[in-house]
Amino acid sequence: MTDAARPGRRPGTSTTRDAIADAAGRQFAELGYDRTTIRGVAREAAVDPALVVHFFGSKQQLFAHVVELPFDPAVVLPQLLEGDRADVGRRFATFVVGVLESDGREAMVGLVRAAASEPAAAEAVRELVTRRVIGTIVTALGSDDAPLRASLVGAQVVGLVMARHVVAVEPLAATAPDTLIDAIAPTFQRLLTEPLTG
Amino acid sequence: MTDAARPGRRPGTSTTRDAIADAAGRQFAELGYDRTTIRGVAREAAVDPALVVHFFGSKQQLFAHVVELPFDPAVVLPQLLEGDRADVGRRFATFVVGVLESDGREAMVGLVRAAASEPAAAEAVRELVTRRVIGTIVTALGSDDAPLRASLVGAQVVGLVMARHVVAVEPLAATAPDTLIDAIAPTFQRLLTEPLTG
DNA sequence: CCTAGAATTCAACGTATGAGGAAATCTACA
DNA sequence: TGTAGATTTCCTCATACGTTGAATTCTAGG
Repeated sequence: MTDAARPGRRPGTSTTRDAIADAAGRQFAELGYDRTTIRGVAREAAVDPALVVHFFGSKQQLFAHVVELPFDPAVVLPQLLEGDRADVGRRFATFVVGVLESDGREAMVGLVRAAASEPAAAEAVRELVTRRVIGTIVTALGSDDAPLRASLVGAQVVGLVMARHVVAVEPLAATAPDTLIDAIAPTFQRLLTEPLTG
Repeated sequence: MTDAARPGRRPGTSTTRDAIADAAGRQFAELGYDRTTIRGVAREAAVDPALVVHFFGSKQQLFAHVVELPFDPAVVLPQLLEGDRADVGRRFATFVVGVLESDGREAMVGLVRAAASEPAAAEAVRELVTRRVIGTIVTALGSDDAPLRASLVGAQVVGLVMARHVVAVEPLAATAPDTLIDAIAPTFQRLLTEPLTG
């Protein structure tokens, strides 16, 4: 019984702040905004709840600090969009499905879940998507209707995340990645390169 | 001060049960599952919280009892799918956007919001979508890959709801219905009638 | 008219939450 | 070495929640 928690700073360099952020990231992703509690995050980080508040101020600020895309849009999107325009839809689809089949799924699901449950979280997500994702696509596309194209692409991705990983509607949830890529690539291709009206 | 609430049954025929269901519908739609409280529903229905429990048993049962699509899939979907196959994408898009521009928006947003926030709600929604929507489309389509087609259509619709009405990402949220219809009709057309791979 | 049961309220319980203040222990720099 | 500031805990407050049990008033059927 030497592990009784005692007040006061612990010996050594503190990595606690990061531990809290990590735990918060996992929990927001898994549980959404409402069901994630400061106390739960503190428990997972093996820390007193007051410390979470001490570092991040409030639950909302914690969320805002922890919301992140599992990739850097500024790096990834230009790479996807440059190159042969005839293949851009497939490249895009492959990337999206790839993220959802990897460690990135958690973060994506978390974003969507949180955006759906808490107004403040929705605003954080809107800001994130608008500035970093849509903005980047618009720059690369350059056309007049690029913002609409970009947001329709975003809607498609969000729909996938919801249907496949949040609601888990069958058979979509059980569809093989390659089949999925085949099925959605043309949509991205059209949204990114072909005329929108007609 | 004659309106003090007194215990005991009120005179006349009781419509309270419906009032509670209505209030619950509105609140689940507006707030999602977690942020909707039995107490809040009771307040809106001008009723004691215990009465909500008396009628519906628990919050989860209340939700399950109140979840509904703002249209009857068994009536609407066959109508949309029969007729000229060359136009089915546009008919579908027009219908979906129409629902989202009308009173049906509330219910759709509620379904999506709730599905994102509560596991039990997600299951209710999955059940609803699988059996009543996807099932109907599959019957009308008849092909082998109809289930996948139907769930991709569902994903597209959910993505629209999320992006346009829950997160409200611009410019999608501000796009005119007609422009939107033009933009998404080809996606539905392809998902419903054209080859999925290739 | 009587009574079984439905509708309705009140009060309460146990639990959880986000947050603040005060105290304790440590690090880091002068 | 001393001390300002950072890190950490404990205790507490005010709220809110879902749910239960008992009491009260009404309706409906015999």
